[in-house]
Amino acid sequence: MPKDRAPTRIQQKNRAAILDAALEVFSAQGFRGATVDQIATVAGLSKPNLLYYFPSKEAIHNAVLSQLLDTWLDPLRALDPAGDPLEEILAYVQRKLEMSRDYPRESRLFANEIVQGAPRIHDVLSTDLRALVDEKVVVIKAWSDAGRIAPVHPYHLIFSIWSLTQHYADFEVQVRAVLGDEDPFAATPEFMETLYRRLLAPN
Amino acid sequence: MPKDRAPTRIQQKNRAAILDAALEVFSAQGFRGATVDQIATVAGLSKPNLLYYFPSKEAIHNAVLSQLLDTWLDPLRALDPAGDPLEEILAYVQRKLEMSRDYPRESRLFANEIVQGAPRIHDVLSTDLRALVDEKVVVIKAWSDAGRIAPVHPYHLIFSIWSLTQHYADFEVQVRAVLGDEDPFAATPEFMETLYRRLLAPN
DNA sequence: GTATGATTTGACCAAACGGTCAAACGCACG
DNA sequence: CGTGCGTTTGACCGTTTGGTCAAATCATAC
Repeated sequence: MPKDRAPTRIQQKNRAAILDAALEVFSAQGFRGATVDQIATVAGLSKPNLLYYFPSKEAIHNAVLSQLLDTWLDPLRALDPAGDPLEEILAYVQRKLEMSRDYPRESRLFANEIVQGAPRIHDVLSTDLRALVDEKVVVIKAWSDAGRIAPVHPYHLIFSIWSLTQHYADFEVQVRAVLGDEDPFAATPEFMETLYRRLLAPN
Repeated sequence: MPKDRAPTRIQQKNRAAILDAALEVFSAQGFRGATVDQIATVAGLSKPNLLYYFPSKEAIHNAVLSQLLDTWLDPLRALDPAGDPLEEILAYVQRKLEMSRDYPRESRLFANEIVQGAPRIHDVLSTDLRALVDEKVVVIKAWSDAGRIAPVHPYHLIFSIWSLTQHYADFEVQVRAVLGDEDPFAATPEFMETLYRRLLAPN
């Protein structure tokens, strides 16, 4: 490993290639299912060369995961307490749906990790994630109490958004197997909007 | 391996113990993450002894999976075209929710398999599962066309039921991390009923 | 151009893994 | 109570895997 000076161009390029390859392989095979050789091959490097940039398989996994965690929660962070309640929630749903469509590997990486008990990110879930959700739950509850959206359990509302949107990335093969040729994302945005409009419309 | 006579009591007991142990380990670690030794230990057997009952790790996995596939689709099969539309769908949702609560290992086993591309059950998905869904979609569309439930995309309705209910099993650690001490299944049935009543109520 | 540090690699290692096998053990039945 | 078949296991094998290392190669600054 080089000194901790400013990274060279080669370092930048190779580290980026490794992280992308790791995302590809880990999301498709899970942590234990992935091999360092696979990641190295996808990244266009030899195995010892890859291990020159990251000290271990677990270090690569950690790097991919922590790089992702931030951006993954951005759509929820953007929920604006000052905005129109229904439109804010609908916009959040659409943002999450776009992420499932445009970044399915990232979604599946998390899915793999969480289905298997989140051994490596459990801490982040019960601290950062929980704090963020708690914060937004207060906002939603205020909207609900004020009658600006229909009364609804705010935690389960958020869970429903996560599960509905990520389903199209995490269970993509199943969705495709059932839909056949039809594009899984063709009718989905409209379905989501209908669902949440009917669920949340005041009165 | 013994002859293909009627299985002895020892065979029955050990095969059942192996299948249960395999469900435990595969659902928590995935196929590649699980080891034959782990399964043997959980089943209370030695590794060679386990391999006396099943020829390979993959054979165990297949056995667990195919034993499960049938019962897993029972809730959808039970959707009765002659019943009251809204009540039928609500009952289906509750059945699926009960399965997530009572058989989370089974749910996570499928989740693991499908997230990783369903390499071992892809055929069943695009034949048996697809046929069953197609059949029920016709029923739902008829209800919808007759105005007995609100108009809704029937495929996405079914996907939504799958994802919402299985979320509480597959992503249990995340749900628990966010909810803290609160029982994940306490408010869930009511949330589901509210959601689908508002989505599907006619007019 | 050459010295210096960054980068790359072939060869290698120890542990873990799926699976085999012959021998030992145990249980039921005559 | 002994014989035969079902059952169990310790020892073992070949392969895969994560990781190491010394030597070779490359890039760059002087």
